[in-house]
Amino acid sequence: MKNVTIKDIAKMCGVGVSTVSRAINDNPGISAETKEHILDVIRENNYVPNNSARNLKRSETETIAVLVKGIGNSFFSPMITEFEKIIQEKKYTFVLQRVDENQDEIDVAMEIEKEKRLKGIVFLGGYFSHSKEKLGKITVPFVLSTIGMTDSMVHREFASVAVDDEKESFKIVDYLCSLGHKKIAIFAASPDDESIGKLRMRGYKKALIKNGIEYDENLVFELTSGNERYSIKSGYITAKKMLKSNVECTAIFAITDAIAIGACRAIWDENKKVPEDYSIAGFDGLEMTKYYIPSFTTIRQPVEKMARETLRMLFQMIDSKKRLNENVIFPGELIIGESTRGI
Amino acid sequence: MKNVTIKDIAKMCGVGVSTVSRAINDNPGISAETKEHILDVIRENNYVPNNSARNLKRSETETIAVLVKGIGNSFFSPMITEFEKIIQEKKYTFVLQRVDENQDEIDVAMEIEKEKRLKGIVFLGGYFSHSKEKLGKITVPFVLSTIGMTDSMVHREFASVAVDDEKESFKIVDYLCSLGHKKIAIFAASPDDESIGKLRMRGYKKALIKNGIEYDENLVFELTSGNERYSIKSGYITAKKMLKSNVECTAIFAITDAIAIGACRAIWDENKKVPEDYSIAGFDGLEMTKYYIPSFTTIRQPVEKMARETLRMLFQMIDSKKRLNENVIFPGELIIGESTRGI
DNA sequence: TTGTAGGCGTTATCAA
DNA sequence: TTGATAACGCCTACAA
Repeated sequence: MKNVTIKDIAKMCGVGVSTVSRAINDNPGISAETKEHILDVIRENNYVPNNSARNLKRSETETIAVLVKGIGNSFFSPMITEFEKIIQEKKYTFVLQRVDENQDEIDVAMEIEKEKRLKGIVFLGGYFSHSKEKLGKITVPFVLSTIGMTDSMVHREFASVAVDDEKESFKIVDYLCSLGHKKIAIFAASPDDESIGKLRMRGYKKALIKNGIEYDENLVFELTSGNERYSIKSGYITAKKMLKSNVECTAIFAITDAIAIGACRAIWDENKKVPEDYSIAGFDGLEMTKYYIPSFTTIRQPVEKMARETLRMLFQMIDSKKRLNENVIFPGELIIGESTRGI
Repeated sequence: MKNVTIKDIAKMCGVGVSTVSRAINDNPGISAETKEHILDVIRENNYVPNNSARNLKRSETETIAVLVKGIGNSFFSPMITEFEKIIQEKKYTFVLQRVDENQDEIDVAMEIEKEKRLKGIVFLGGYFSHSKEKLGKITVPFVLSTIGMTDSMVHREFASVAVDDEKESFKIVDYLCSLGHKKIAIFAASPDDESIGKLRMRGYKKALIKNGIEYDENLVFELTSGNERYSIKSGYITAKKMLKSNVECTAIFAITDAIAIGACRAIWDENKKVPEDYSIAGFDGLEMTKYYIPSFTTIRQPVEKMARETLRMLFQMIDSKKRLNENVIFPGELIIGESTRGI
């Protein structure tokens, strides 16, 4: 069965293609009568306009794409929901585009930008290590949202929204210190990890210094490598490793909530308790952390607010047709849960 | 800055467009020399072929789309991961397409089918209540995966993969009975919910009957309505409601793991314990349920296997160019966790 | 080995 | 109010 096209419909209705086009797109200059007839025929024949052809022809469409690296990450879920809501309110079309772990997000962006005639792009998550030059190849407005950036790669000339990973992890480790903990382990990414892993590690170190605690390499536990390094399982494995090592410590800073959850379970499985034997602090503020038993002490990233701000900036750029180079930093919220205690 | 097209590149290189096309697509019939030169020029000018134009021209592409309703649902994450892996192994392109809560998945399918010249479609999740007629409008092979279907809507003429929701929930409720529970509450969707909610409720009733327990409406707690009805929060709220109601019961069947988690926390917050005061059973087998404290008794759906089978069927249809009307039902695995106990 | 030209399915312009 | 027709950017016979 051949795909039915606008031409077929035109023929069947005994009209020209442009008339059919008018009917489809609610364009003026067509009598109600013919329009209705055409629409009927369209329905009968299951005609669906081909978007590729449309996009090809149209010079601009009101659509915004959100590119996500690691779409399974539940941290992004509420952000995506918020993005969708706002974009739809603005009568724009929302396109969610997954980016493969081994794909370059900028390449994907350039492709989809042309394909869909985008008005704007949001880069969500991932660890941006792209040169300004490469980012500059993107011709529509875009915002980097929730993307960990070390100073060396802060993109002052590009719009971005994030929390200060270093400062926030400083905050939570400092909190652990204030509870009297001196031996604080950290579950962190490998040293060559150029992203949030690095930043959160830095905050950890700074907090130790501020509290007069010496940095001890034996308290640094490296997560499993690979894409799953920030997962629950990774936390579980790492905690087991720690427990086997017999290193003495009273608190653990897991650089991600998921890791914290895995760690908590591992500790439980070894007949130890949180927070009695180990205090655990996470990072991100996943919804889950409120419901876990014990609930977690963590840094909650204001995801909805961040999503809103991301789009505010993006739409401002779209409307004003000007580049923006704001780097908006949101404060994280220290949530005190049941997973930590004073000693 | 005008978008650079294949023509521009051709002009810049002093060659024809077909030569450029050959260079881009690794087509034969082009000297290594010119090819290299062209590729250089392309790189210098950030030329990216327009996919809309490509799709328009191509009559077929090796791509498969997975349509997901409720993409935030972590139940789908491992399935999607598996889909991606297999599709890439087959050298196909994988497209993940979100379907809005208020969007009709078949409409979306028909659009994207034309737009991308798909080879096949996977419908993932959601609650299919579409007429055979409407499904028949889709012209490429497709498989319904993990889609709850009551008998009235079993699509015998379409390929599908799922667990038997009714049977599996029977299994787990029967297990609760075998532990000695007589008063088993269920946290279920509203009675008009035409999907897994209904099916899992049926299994619950059957298990009661088998065990000579009378069905008691007072033990049925309706979840919050709306899209979030199967969420953690919904479980939390419903459990609170139950606890306030002072209804007597010793076990709870939450029709979803997420609901079970919320319920567990609510019980904890009311100074009761799981499983001492209430046994709780979930459904789905989310990764989380292994790490929660207590770990959950649940029905694990073999998500990876189901994903593989889904694609096996799909590729078989693609390769043989024949419709398939297998309805493959996978058994769920009763996982016995710490959230239930005998009385 | 390379170039020209036609067409993929739309939309938009211009006449009628 | 309508209908031809020229793009949109690319691929692919077919010709050279």
